[in-house]
Amino acid sequence: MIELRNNISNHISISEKDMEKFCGLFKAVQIKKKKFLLREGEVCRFEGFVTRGLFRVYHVDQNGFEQILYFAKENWWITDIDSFTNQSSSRLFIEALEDSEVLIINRGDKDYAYEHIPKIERLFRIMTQKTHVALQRRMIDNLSKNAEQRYMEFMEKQPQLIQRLSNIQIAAYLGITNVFLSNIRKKISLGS
Amino acid sequence: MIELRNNISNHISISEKDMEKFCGLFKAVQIKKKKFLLREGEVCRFEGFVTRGLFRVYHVDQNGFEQILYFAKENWWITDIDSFTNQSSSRLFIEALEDSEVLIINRGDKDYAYEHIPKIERLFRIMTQKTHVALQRRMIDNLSKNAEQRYMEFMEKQPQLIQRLSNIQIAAYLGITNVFLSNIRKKISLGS
DNA sequence: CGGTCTCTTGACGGAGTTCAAAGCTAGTGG
DNA sequence: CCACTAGCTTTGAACTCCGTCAAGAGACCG
Repeated sequence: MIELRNNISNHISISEKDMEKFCGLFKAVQIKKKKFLLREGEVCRFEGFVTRGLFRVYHVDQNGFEQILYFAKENWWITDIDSFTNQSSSRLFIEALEDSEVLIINRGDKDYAYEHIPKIERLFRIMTQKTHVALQRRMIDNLSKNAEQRYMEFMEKQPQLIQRLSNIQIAAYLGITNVFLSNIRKKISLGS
Repeated sequence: MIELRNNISNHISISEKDMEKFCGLFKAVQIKKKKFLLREGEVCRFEGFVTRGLFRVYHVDQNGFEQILYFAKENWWITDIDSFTNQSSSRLFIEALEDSEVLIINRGDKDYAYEHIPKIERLFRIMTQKTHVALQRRMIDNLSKNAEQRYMEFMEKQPQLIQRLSNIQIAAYLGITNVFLSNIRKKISLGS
């Protein structure tokens, strides 16, 4: 629970009482590797904070290809914000890539927090802003850079994360095939 | 001002008093076609609500190519959320594509609203969520669909907006060259 | 061991780009 | 109201990036 408290403190200032009240709404859940927190078609009824392990959030298109929106490792938040806020059926899968633990808050308790702890409204406004900024930057990168540049930058920014991922996962995140990623890796290794 | 009030009412319930207080913080600004609301390198000191006209929000990459993040027409909000919230120097341009009018609120007044009108915190949490969901959907589309599919869907979803845009702007939004867009248009017209 | 999953490699194909040239449109000034 | 210009759109040919298909070599796990 201490990780959750630290994460919240990093975003807003909040009284110990409110912190206690909010964190009390979470429950720890253990998820084994290859198990799903959410599948396409389900309604996402939770918002989660990862304390151990690693997840991938992805979409499967009409041809069966997987696009990874993001990875969530320790101290990352995880949900399908679209399905969670609209209680609509999800277009995403959330799968554990390692044995993991997540602190979960359900929809009703989060609404309760919004109503009774004003600071929580601010917390999620700020977090959503930051998430949005990150996605906006990634959108620009995807439009303006080729696969090799995106791979190099991913390696620079997330070197420790890459070591926990298979090339198949990395390729799905970069928006290319694992075959082409293999070509890129060869080219880079020859070039150095 | 009535458009702004309607837009806010669509997102949250708010007392007439708070509505009055918040809307009073905005000022109307006229912007001529081809003029900029924001340039790369500047700090974005405003958040705006378009009441007339049309804008494009775009990034220029190291090769000089423009990627359009989104268009903002009447009743759309417009800002560089990254630069505005962090008061960091912007990587984006915001340019009027038509003679336009925008209701502007500056950073200080928005912070004032966050502190003194709790509902405003919720308003922007909800709006940021919706914006984020829209970008997430576009990200998936960009990864999973080819240019022709993206163009067809853009035409279906925004037929009235497309008529106000040059093919150069449409291509920059779709992430292709205007030359290739021209090929797509020819192919579609032959196919029908 | 045996089976499944991952990574690599090569040949080929297609989506999208680059460069250059020509026609087209629309605004602007005389 | 016409002429001029600047920007927009189209077209064609060569080229690049990345995907597809197929096969083989490791690596991991029961």
